[in-house]
Amino acid sequence: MSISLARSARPIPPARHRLSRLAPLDNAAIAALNEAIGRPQLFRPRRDLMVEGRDIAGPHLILSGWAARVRILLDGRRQFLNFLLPGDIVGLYHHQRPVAPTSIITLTEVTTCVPPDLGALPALDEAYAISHALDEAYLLAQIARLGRMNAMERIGDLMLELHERLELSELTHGRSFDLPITQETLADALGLTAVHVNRMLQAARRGGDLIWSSRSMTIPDPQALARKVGRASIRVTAG
Amino acid sequence: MSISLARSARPIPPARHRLSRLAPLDNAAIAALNEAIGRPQLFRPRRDLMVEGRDIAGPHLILSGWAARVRILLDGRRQFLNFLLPGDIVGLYHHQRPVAPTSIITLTEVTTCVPPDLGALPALDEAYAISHALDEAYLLAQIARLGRMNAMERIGDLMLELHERLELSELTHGRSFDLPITQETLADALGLTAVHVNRMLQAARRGGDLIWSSRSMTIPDPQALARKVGRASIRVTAG
DNA sequence: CGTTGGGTTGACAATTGTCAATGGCCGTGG
DNA sequence: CCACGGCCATTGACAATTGTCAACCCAACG
Repeated sequence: MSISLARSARPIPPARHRLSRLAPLDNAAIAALNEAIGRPQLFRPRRDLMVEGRDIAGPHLILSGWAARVRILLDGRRQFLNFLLPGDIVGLYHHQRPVAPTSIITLTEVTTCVPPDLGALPALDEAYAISHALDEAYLLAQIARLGRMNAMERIGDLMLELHERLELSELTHGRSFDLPITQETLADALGLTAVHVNRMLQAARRGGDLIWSSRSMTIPDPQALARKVGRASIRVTAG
Repeated sequence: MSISLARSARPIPPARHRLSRLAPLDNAAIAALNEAIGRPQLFRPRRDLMVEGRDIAGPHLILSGWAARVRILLDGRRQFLNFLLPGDIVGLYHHQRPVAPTSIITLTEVTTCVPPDLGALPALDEAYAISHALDEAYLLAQIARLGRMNAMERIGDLMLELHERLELSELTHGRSFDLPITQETLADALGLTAVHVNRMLQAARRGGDLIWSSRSMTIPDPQALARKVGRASIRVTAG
């Protein structure tokens, strides 16, 4: 086996995969990124990566695992604002003395690293900006989901979004992907109760729209499902 | 009357007021802003400021009137993602070839201007960054509203947010502010139907929480209402 | 083995939507 | 000046969706 083959056999980290898809990365950017990825931090499930209202201790680039931005109402009701997947970045801001607008909690085991500084490498800055714009687009999608879709549509739409996002970091297997969360967590993301999510997931399976078993979610016919929930894929740059 | 008094009598434009509250503006920034504000663009109600999926023609700084980001589902259901008020900025991005993530539509007569370029004046850049962070915080608040609050709470929470935001540009009168939109529009922002919004507004009036008549919304006791809906005010920078 | 966390189910309640009709207000045109 | 039309707010009766509560099952795990 030649050296180059050996090299290509070493898997590209999902986070690097994602960022290099958002903007072409030059060698300097890739080197900086690799160095950052080489110093990972590990978090157990249900740990805070950030706490709403506190100064942002440090930005995170998610390397593996799932996390979520969360908001908790006074009486304990919980709403997940969006999921954070490998390659996602949080806590990078252009302004002084930023305060975390929401808490971030790990849903699974999560590894993160400190992303290379903003303003150091133009190629990375561009990737950061696009990542941030995508982030915002997903928030907008979440609003439309919660405001105007019924339970069935919310679930389908979210699964399509997750599939689309995981594809960016090559974490899908065809029409399936790993969904390492509980129905309760899903309910908190969808603005529903766990009981109702459970019923709708069963209905979706009966209807052939979604199949979820042993942590693996399959979307038999993404196109059909997208049509059914009235969904357009999310783009943020031209071309 | 002295010159300085005459000067202070000339009203500061709401948009400038807001930006200078977000970050202290030096003379250069104020001059650039004044020049921009001096070239206003007028839009009639129900006109598109931006169309989802199209290249962003130009950024806008809202000078007067209300607009909204909107998303429309295939079957015509409509969800407002957030309101745009005087001093709000849209369409300023750090990345190349940005595409509008949502349409923006005027709700009333609106005047806008082209904000001074990103990267030209540090003080303004800081204001832009904070404005953008606030924008994002309001999106997050909207998600929690739609996902986990009932109709009554959504209305109260949104009114508190609007009051808070309008205060930044000095557009409130004590506990009241001008609410120049229809119940239908409100419903599209709250993920409800106009009929239900109507009923809840009446209930709110009976309960003494909100009084809306002839376009003027009054919150008799903001603190009590905030407690009732379990709301914290939104901050984005320390101190 | 007992315990625990998740998933599943059923009966019922609460919230919100739908449909259809009515009334007020206001600007336009005759 | 008055009639008309249009938009918006309001109301009532009813339906659909979603939540609540409580119980049960099962697999994983110490």
